Amino acid sequence: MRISELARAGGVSVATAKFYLREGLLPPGELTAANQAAYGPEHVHRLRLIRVMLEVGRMPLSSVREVLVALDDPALPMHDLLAVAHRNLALPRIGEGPADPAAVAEVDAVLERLGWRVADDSPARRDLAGSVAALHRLGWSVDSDVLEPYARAADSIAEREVEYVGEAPSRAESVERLVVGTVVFEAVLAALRRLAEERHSYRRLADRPEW
Amino acid sequence: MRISELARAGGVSVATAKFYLREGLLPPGELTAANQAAYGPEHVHRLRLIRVMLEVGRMPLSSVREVLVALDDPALPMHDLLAVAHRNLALPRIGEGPADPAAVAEVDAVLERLGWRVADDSPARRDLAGSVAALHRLGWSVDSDVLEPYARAADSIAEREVEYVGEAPSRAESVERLVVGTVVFEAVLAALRRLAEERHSYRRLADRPEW
DNA sequence: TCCATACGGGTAGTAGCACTATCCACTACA
DNA sequence: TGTAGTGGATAGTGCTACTACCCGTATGGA
Repeated sequence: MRISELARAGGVSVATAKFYLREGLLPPGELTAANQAAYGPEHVHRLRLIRVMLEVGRMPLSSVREVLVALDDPALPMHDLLAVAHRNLALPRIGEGPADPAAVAEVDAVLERLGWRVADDSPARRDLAGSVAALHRLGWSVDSDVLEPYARAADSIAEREVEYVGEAPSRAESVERLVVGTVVFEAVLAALRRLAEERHSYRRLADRPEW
Repeated sequence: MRISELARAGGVSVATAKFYLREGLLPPGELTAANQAAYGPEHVHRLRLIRVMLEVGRMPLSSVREVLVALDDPALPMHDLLAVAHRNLALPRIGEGPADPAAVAEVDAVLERLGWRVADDSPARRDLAGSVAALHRLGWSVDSDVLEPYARAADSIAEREVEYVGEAPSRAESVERLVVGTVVFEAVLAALRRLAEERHSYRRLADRPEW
């Protein structure tokens, strides 16, 4: 397979495939002549993985790179690798103001009440506090009663997912399951939530046509 | 309140506040002199709303503008307004390839099985099909059994949310509840899901230390 | 009254990101 | 034998969300 076929299979232009090769996101093909290289199915898969992280996950290229570099480093212990992956999958925060202590305390309280053990410096914890802080600034009160339904929904999903990652037969497959699972099922969940909102809006409209 | 105070309250630079004024995202303040204007608490609230859509929701400025323009148009019927809001809150898709018919059929089947009535051209539906298509390309099989737990979780959350939006006392408040609810609780849910993944990873690690 | 600072309004410039275009000598294939 | 495609390199592009600077004017403390 040459570069044009690789590009077509991955849904990108040849120029873009070259760009990824240059950046080291795609490993070089096997040279068959001074200016001819052969690419295999593993290149196609890698390319699609990159596109999923970029398009579905909306991850910056720099995060994609970090995940792939960790994945390609055979010396990295499994659990460090998963940590790198999970950290880079976090939404890149834009505004990094000083944390709102009330929001942080609120999040701590909820996690305490749920009995969830998570690291103090987890990016997701910071993100959650950031969202709660934004709600506070808009005058919304957010307490455990509001957050718990979300937490319960998230928990039932996450349990299934961690199970699935844990069952992977190989290191590479574990990481892929983690990355793909986190990134695309986040998008899946978001889309389903919007569809569900739409459906309940219709139901409501049917009940109260004047609204 | 003058512009520097407004900017501080909204967590942006004076230059940025001016930029939003120029763009019409913030209504002009009341002129008290040729080059002096007064801003009120409603300006602060509007500014924070803009920042939430941009930072938490990662919406493009153009979508933020569309939502705010619709909100400011008193002639727009309520349910059109909500439609504008919901449409613009959808994640802007990057790669817009030709839809994968198998993925579309899969999504149709799941929605059918769930009995959800949603518009055929709903952006969320398209997004979901796009995610499923990406999974297919990576060799993942996605069927109803996989999607249903996510759908169930999404449904229980959405019901609550639609109820809350419907109870809003005013038009402006309805839209704000919809926008903020959709945008920031999406982030909340994503963060909680990641925290839950972390917690279940820990639990698993405790059970199987060799992993 | 003086004057540093801030103001509003406008135009022009910038940083970062993810590509994209063009060039080159060379190769594969019809 | 010609024409389209190839690997490799360098330079440029388009977009977004700001940011910098300038101007003439107003404010508020010494």
